Amino acid sequence: MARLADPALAERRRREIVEAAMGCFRRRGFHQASMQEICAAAGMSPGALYRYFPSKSDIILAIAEVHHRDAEDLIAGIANGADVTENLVALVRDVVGRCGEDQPLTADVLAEAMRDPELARRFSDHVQHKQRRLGAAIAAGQRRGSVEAGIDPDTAARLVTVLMDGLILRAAVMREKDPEILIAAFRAFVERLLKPAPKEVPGPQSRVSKTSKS
Amino acid sequence: MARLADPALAERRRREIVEAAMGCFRRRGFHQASMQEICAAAGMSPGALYRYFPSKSDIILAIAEVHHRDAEDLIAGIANGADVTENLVALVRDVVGRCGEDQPLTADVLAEAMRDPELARRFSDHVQHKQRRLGAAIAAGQRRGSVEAGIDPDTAARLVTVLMDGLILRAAVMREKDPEILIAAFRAFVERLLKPAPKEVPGPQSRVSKTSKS
DNA sequence: ACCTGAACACCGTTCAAGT
DNA sequence: ACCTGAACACCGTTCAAGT
Repeated sequence: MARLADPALAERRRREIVEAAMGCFRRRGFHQASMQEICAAAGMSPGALYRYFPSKSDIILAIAEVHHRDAEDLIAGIANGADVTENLVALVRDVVGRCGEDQPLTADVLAEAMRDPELARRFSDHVQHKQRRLGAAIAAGQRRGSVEAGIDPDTAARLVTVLMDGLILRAAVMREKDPEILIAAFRAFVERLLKPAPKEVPGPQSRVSKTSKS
Repeated sequence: MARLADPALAERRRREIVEAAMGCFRRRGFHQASMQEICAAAGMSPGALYRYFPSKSDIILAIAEVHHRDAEDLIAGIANGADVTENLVALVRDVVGRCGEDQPLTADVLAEAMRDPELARRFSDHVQHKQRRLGAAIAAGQRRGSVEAGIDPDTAARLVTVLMDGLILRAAVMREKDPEILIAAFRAFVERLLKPAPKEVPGPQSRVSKTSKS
């Protein structure tokens, strides 16, 4: 890659390319969209594009970064609000709602991450960051008494984020299905997990041993 | 595609090709692996291969079918066993355990399904089938009294399968992380969801117990 | 009928040549 | 410095020619 003299121009070109590529990838998929298409959409020649991105993979890497920044903004909103459960449900509804829009892109990013170690690392960092954010929000809720005190915030955050990702995946795969059923189930789960229980005596109950086999 | 005279030979060839392709795709990814590589691995020329599969996409379609059949066999095992929770945990541990093996393939299939309507339909059917199977197992558990009677089996099945998929996804993305933490959280969730509660006193539910293998 | 392998249109990427 | 666009090696797919 040649030397770039003007950082402002370089930044602008990179944004133009990412913008154009996101459109192409959304419509046609990462591997189906050709560099020629992206060049046409960005209004420049292959030679020009390759000055700013050394390969097609690097474009998807930049797209993943945009996605992750957006997602982290959303999660940050949760930490601020008072009712963690309602915020989570609203977030899930929002993401599930614009389903056909970014999920194909996310799936492409995920599939790429399976082979590209750099992308995998960033993905992993992003997930951990999300989890920590949510864990902090849950701990804050516990201090305020709006979240059940007896649970481990990190474990709860892990469960909730895993469930959220699974849910979004599911909604993406089954496009036309009614998403409200999924969202209701998610809400029920989060409420069950986080809702404070009346706190009499915390005697550790032994698990039910199953004795009956039919 | 030319006429195929001997169905037995055709079946054998298709199996050989799928076998070879699975190896290539696992190692290199769906779009990274070339048809030449697959041909070499299957020991035949491009022309021969294209007699049995009209395109590369059709090979991944066949692979998805194999995956789905395997997964349904595993789920069927759960319906037979007595302790639904333990069976689910064992299943998750098994899938998460051979993580780097098939997950990249699954991710490729998923990404393809985002563009390929036929693949999407099969994926969706498979998920629904899995869910119904698990719902039936949970309902059976309720009849035996080993599962909390107050929950809706279908909703519970939906939640558990969504969580399982999310978990497998997570384990695939964060390859080297300790999977037992995830599995323990999954177990805690399933126990909390399915465990029968004592009927008379609605006391606080016990927290997560660390280890108990029956 | 079954297979080979050169050929075709197109892909991601490069680089000599323009301004 | 920045860009163009032909060229390169290779891709998925086809098809005339062999057996």
